Amino acid sequence: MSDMERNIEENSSEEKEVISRNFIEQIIDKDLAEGVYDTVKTRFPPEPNGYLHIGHAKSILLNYGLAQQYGGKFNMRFDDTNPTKEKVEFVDSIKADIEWLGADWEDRLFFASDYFPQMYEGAVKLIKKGKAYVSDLTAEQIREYRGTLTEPGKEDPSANRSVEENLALFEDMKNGKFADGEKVLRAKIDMASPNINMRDPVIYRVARMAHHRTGDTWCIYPMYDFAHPIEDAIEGITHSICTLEFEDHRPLYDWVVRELEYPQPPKQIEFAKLYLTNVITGKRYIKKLVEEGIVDGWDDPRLVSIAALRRRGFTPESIKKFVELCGVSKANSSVDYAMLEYCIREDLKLKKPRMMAALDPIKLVIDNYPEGEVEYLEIPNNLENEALGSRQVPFCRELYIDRDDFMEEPPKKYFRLFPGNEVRLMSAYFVTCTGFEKDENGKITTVHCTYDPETKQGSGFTGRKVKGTIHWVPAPYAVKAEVRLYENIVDEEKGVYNEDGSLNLNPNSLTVLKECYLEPALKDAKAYESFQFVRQGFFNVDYKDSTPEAPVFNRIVSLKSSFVLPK
RNA sequence: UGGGCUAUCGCCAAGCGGUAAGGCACAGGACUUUGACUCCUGCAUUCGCUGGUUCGAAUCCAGCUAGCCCAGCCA
Repeated sequence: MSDMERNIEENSSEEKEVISRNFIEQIIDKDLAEGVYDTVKTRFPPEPNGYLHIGHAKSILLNYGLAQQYGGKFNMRFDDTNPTKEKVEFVDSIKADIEWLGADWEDRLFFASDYFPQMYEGAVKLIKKGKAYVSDLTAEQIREYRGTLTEPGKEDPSANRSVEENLALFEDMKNGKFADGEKVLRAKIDMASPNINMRDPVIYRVARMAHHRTGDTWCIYPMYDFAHPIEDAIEGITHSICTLEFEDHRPLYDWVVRELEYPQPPKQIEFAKLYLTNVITGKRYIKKLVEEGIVDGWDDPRLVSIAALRRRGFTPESIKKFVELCGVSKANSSVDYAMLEYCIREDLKLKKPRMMAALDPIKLVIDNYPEGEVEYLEIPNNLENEALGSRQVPFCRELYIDRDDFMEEPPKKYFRLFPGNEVRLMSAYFVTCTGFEKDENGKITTVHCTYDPETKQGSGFTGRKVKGTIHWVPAPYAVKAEVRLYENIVDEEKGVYNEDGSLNLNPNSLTVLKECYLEPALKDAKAYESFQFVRQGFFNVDYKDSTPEAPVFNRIVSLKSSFVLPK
């Protein structure tokens, strides 16, 4: 091998990314290679019975991503087969959330309820094949006849009705001749199956209730196990991706598409749900928190509904990145919340202006700076991204700094402001602490200092260095704002649940700072607009509570910090 | 105690018989007008356990163990 060849080989192997495909991609690759399917069609099929959360985002982005990646199609479909639980309110919020996430279903928005006629025909076909029968058993009897996990079930007394009788009875069901629960249609499979789902599952029930889309057209509704494979088959879905708890249903899914003789049956694939540490996703718990006023609705920034994440300031990009980082597998797992924080910092880092804000302000007076004088300093919005431009920030005698940045008696390695110490006021001047004032309670109110005019930013001053750089806000121009800091609503280390099963809430999940001072450029920030507050984190304008007169900012995530105040 | 599934670093996760990728977290160090960012460095002699097959096993076989799911006319 010549040197050149060796170089080429080294370069190419260097550049060759190690692409590891998840198990679903491997299945799809194989299906495509073997000609099982010649295209990829996926779907996201939520029931409109609640709000979407971060876990759903994984499924949405997985399905959408796969369709994109393989040049296929992604369908949006509401699995609205049970009118007792569904509301239009939820179809609207779900659509909005998915759009926000960026999963584009183009013109393919479907409703399972649109397929009710085909499903009815499917049921008739099953009856005609002798594969379904109308049962007289009550719900309780059906449960008894089903057997248990360890004992087989017993044959339904109605199992051997004639096709004609079943047909007539099923039509009667459809025509409203029976009360809710009086009759059901059952698939005739195997009452002794070790898989309970195969013990003559109910596939149609009577429910006299107006459906949010079909109204009173139907009084019988198909069950999930019967409806879902039909929905997938009608839409030409190739890979029907769902979560692990449906693994046991796959034989039934396959049974339905086989008995109904769909030419290119879809394939169900199950993956593990996404769980996140230190969050609450259970509907019952969130409902309770909302009712008790502990959280401010389903989009409280401490929650992880898509709406809450959006309100808090997470971006679709950060969630996409997060989901990709988590990966896809069949192992139940719980992803560290720190991973989500990493993703949002990563996304915002270069995109957002870096501003100054004193969240717990104390006054800093520069005694040798002329009273009444103001100079405007041009400060770049993001040193790592010039495209973000710069802004003018007034500098004057009285400023606000953060309480954390001054200590009367500093411990070792504290290199912020303390009597006698010199620090840099970010983008401005070096300043030396000369004294401080306390109120009657011993609380620091004002810090005094002198500045060195020679050290102005951009002056090229190299005479000496300082170890600390602190941020500041010009007092007369400061924008007063409320800032809300969040911590996880529960702490897994301390246990998510109490002994009585209630949530062990983190009492510090919300901190409201009423008197924060922001630099003037933040005055006109609009709802959802986000910024880095230098040294503190990323913040956005709360769309619900913020007003131009009384702005409210949410902390999206803090910056990492290796600084710990020694005790 | 029936059936289904899963087990690789603190947390995710590659690996598919040829001798343990990567990310997050963490710990050191360099740089620094954010104690941030960035950049280096470190971080599984071992893959739930025990045997077996093989020149060679996280990968194959057998037997255990642990966890999750299933007995809605919910999805």
